[in-house]
Amino acid sequence: MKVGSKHQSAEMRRQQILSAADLVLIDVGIEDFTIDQVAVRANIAKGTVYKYFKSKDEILAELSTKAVSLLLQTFQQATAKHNRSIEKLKAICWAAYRYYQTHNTYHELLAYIERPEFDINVQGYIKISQSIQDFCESIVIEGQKKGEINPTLNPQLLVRVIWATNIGVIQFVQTKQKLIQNIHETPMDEVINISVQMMASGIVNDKKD
Amino acid sequence: MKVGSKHQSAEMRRQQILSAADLVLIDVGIEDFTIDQVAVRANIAKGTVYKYFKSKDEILAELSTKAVSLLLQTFQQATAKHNRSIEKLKAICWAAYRYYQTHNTYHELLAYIERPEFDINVQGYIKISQSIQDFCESIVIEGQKKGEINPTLNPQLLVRVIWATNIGVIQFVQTKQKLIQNIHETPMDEVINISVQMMASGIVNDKKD
Amino acid sequence: MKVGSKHQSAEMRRQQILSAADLVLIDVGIEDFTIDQVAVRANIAKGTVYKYFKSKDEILAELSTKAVSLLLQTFQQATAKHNRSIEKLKAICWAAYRYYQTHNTYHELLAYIERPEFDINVQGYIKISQSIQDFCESIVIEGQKKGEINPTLNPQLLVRVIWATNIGVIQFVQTKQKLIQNIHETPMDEVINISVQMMASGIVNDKKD
Amino acid sequence: MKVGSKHQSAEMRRQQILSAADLVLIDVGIEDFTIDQVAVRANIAKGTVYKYFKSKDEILAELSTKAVSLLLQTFQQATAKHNRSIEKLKAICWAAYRYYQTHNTYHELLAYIERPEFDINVQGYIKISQSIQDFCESIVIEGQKKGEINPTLNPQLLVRVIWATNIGVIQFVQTKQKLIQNIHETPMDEVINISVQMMASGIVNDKKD
DNA sequence: TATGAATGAGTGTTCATTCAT
DNA sequence: AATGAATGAACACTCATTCAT
Repeated sequence: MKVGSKHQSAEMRRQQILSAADLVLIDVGIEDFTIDQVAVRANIAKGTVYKYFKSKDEILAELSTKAVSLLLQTFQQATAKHNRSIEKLKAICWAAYRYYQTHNTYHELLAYIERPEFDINVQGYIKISQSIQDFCESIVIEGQKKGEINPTLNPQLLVRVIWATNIGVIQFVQTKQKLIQNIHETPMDEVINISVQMMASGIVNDKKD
Repeated sequence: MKVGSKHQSAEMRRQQILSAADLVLIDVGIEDFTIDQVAVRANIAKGTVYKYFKSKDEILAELSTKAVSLLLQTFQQATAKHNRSIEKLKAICWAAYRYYQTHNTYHELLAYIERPEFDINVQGYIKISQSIQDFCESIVIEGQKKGEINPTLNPQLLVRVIWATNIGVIQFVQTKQKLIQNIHETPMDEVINISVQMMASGIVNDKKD
Repeated sequence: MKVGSKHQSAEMRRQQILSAADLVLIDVGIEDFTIDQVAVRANIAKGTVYKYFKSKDEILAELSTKAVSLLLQTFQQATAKHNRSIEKLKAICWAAYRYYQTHNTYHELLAYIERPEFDINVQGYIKISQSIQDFCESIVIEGQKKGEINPTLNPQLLVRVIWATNIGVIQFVQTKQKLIQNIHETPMDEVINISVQMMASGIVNDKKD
Repeated sequence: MKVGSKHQSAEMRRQQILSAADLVLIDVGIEDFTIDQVAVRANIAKGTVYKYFKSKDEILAELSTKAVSLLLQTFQQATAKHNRSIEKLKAICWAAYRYYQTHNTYHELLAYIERPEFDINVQGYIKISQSIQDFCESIVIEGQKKGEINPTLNPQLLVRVIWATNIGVIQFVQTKQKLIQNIHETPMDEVINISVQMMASGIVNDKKD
């Protein structure tokens, strides 16, 4: 029988459970994520979890919203230090890299909740995802206005490509590390670096007036 | 009691099981992949499966080797028609895109076996992956020799970046389609196209002598 | 924290809980009857329920007492309009039919508490059931005195038979409706009617002096 | 780990499980009927149960089919010894009484599978139920032809009334025994007897030609 | 006295793996 | 070698009951 720690505020309990869920996700990944483990890590009974969340999937949905919120925040902070749009975009790529180094199971989480079978409402997640897209687009548009970025490129499309490219590289770096032979001879930061440089050189406005 | 196909050579049995497993994977995906279904499709008893494979994960590991082998093959065919190195690399990117469109459950498979918890030896998979890397590297090196590709780039690193970028874009296209708002306004082939162009322009040797 | 209705007398609280339980039972049936819902409907805390009732089953037991009390009341009203004993008995049968049409979850309740595993004391229920039996018996005895009912019949036994027959027919009508083929060709009221007629003709005193 | 008793025929295992389920049902009733208990009683693992039955409800459906089959059989045997239709009907009533004395939880079972939420196919059960109805109707029709039964009565309706009446009386006798005060002063067989007599006198053809 | 957060045993169901035949 | 019946741990989720406040 568990004792103590009663009479926390409901919101704190939710956060406590969410934190435990976060740890479990990091530990074992989505595939082996179980409510039992969440309860154990939160040091509460399994039933208690269900007092605060309707289902396992609801926890996961909420976790994903937190994840992308944090990512957006990270992007905002990372870009604040820069003035030039291209530098801002570079900073975003590096921020994403560092973010997923710390929170690498979030990839699985996002893939999980984006599956068609997942029927929990993920409006929160979608909304923040859209905010990230908008945030990046606004940087591109600003850069085009200031003549820093090639104005013939479609901002929306461009952001999608940058985003996809960057995520792809990050995932590659993370998952292939243990598999590819001679991997230690490949400095992973350098892979990111090249990728970022490539992106930058691909979008720069080389027709200065 | 099953009849017929008894007393095949051990290797043939393995292949028979693997083929069945492949069909099951294509049919139902990783999540619902079960040994029961493999046995049914292979028309053998479940116990027999375990005579040839230690575990479900071992089957999956071997399947992944088949998957990357097929990918390598696809790359070889796709590049055969081209002479210029950059065109070959472009062809590889498009071939990968088409490959994953046709075999999209292989993404799941690869993600599954690449998870840290997956403790089966995947030397076969790693070896072929390495072959793919080598194959791509040889194209880059050849291109540098012929003056088509910027010679200052490290071939190994470059291939990793191209590969990562490409896979990332493909995954993005496949998984994000259903979620992101306004996605139908984004022509997915165009995302790939931009990505490929970017890659090409990033590596071309613009300092012709 | 709930406010208002505090510091009621213990008896009032019991009734308040019982009323809530009644509503829950009518709403969702025995199968889905939960203490949670009772507490919500009573607008009190779940723990409070347990201050007034030892267990869920005790609530159900008391509810059954209320149920049969209402049934007795219904019988008393239904018979008041009639003078002849046989008409009174007929009226009782029809009243029971209508009662269970309106309160059909009470059938489930009674079945539940009458199960052998049910180990709560149901003296209240038994007592009212006995009152119903007595009430019916008195009608029979009166009818025999007035020469309307065959005097050779044992009143207690007769009432049991009438009662059982009637309940049986009602249950049949209620539960079989959805299953039995051609059921729509069987007018259910007619089944009740025949049963009532049979009963009446079986007990009438046809040896008038 | 359980051992032994392998390699029974599949049909025998099904029957073994069904028998165990039958015992569990008799022991604890529908409400507390669990697969765990079935497995324990059958002395097999829980998973084994699911090799032979898709779900708990499928077991229950099959049990119900067995139950009504046995009932039909009982009726056929009970009527064989009699020539006169009314005697046959009486015999059916008594047979039902004896049947439910032995298998008294079948009432719950039948009520359970007849609930609208029950979505397993119960065609087997419905078919046998219909056979019972047909069997009884044919006796009535034959009796009317031979002039033993009042020919103005609708056979289908009449059978329903007899059936409902009889089941009602039986249920009453079974469930009320432990509740009703002075019940031991009421010979239960006598209740059945009166009921049967009433039925018989209600349908006899008293206008002999 | 009243609260309601917390509990945890218990449900039906799945499936990788074992092992007697 | 091949079988496939049997296993049982694991899972998500429920709810009557308890007890610190």
